[in-house]
Amino acid sequence: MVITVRGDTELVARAYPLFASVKDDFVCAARDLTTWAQPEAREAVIRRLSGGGPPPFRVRKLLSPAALADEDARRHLWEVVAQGAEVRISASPLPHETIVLDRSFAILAEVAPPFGGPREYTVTDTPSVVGGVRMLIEAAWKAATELDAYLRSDMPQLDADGQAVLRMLGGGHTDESAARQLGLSLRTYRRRVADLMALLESGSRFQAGMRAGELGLTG
Amino acid sequence: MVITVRGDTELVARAYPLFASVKDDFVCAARDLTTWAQPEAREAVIRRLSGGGPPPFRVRKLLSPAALADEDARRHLWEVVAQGAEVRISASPLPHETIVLDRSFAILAEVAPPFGGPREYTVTDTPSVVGGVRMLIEAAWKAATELDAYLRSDMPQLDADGQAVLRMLGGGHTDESAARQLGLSLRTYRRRVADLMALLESGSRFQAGMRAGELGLTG
DNA sequence: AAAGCGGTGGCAAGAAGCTGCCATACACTG
DNA sequence: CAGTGTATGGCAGCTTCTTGCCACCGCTTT
Repeated sequence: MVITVRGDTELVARAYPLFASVKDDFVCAARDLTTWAQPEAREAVIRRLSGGGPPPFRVRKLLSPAALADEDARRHLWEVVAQGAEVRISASPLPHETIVLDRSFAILAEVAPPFGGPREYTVTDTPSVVGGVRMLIEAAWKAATELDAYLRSDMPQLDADGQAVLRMLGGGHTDESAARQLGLSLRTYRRRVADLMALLESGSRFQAGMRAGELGLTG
Repeated sequence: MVITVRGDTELVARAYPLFASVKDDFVCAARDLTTWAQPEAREAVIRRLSGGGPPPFRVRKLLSPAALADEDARRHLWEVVAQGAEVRISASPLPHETIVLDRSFAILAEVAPPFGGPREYTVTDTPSVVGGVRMLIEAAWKAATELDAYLRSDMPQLDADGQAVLRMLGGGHTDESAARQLGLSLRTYRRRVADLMALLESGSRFQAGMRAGELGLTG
């Protein structure tokens, strides 16, 4: 069974019974929480969680760092967590929304259009698809960071410049070659390196590299 | 379009033209390389890679550590890499085989039965499915480890000296202070550092630090 | 004993990296 | 427009690192 629907309204109409039927596992991967702004669908899950006590099934949300962009989003996430859901942040952008219900159904969405036009969803119970998607979400989940750990770790997030510098440093280039490749003057490149080292609270390049490696900052 | 086939033979019959049509990206996630033992399908890709020169498109394989179990498998992997494919190892088990061709098609398999009976494959070009699966593979890919880094990570255990040097470097000391604390001459200390860098195949201290950090060598 | 070998340490020249100072450029503000 | 703040790039001098060369020591082999 594979069905394709356009727009959230139609999806809700089709998928509502599925949401209501979740027995032990609800997992979703998405860029942020702006989708599902229509409360109907989420309610089906939320309501079953808010009965107090431990949630009757496991709810997991895998999100990209973009989900933490504004204050509202963070507050919302904390509510979700307070209701018993697990939230992790993945380093990947996760532009497509993906949902797996138990081991029974998968819902895959197209990339959300910038101004919230209707998008296409595919709902399926094909075992190989559900299994494959579930497996991939598990893999991404395993590698992602718990929300509180993510927020607690003062993980220096690097802008594009910082990442480029990091890439050069990690590539073993001399400052001169790196600066040339980045189109910067030697002086400026070294300033960037110094900034990076300050960010990593390091007193030597080796130490900075070690920190970067430990933090998984591959650039 | 969503089709379901049973058994590798039928899959090959159906999917061969797809494999032959790959333009710029072939990515697959699987537990190991025992699947596709039937050479027909792989050949379609392999042959197009072995023409010498840079591969005409990107080939990526995301595998679980089980793929490195025996010597044959490792040798095979090195061949694949030599032919221009990228191979990464994920910490997750990846029981379902999953393949994405360009941004056009996705192939998802059921879990391989223990003794190689026929299994069910789903082939689709539905954009939301292909996009979603691709996104998830990208996420898992990003979090996985490069094959050579993974194999190198059984790093030759550093002896006490090496660990001490690493501790000094990681502590941000200058060579002079480090050598003094270790009771070594400056010359010898620097020799040790050079040895360590050679071991880490690094061309700069930063790079060495990064490798050390990635490999979790805290000294 | 003599020769060979691996590890050590001193020395020095050169490369690489670090940083203060200054001049310039551009955006923003009053 | 003048003033302020921020980012850039050149320059210079300093520190740190890198490496080759040589001498020495202790050990084993011949």
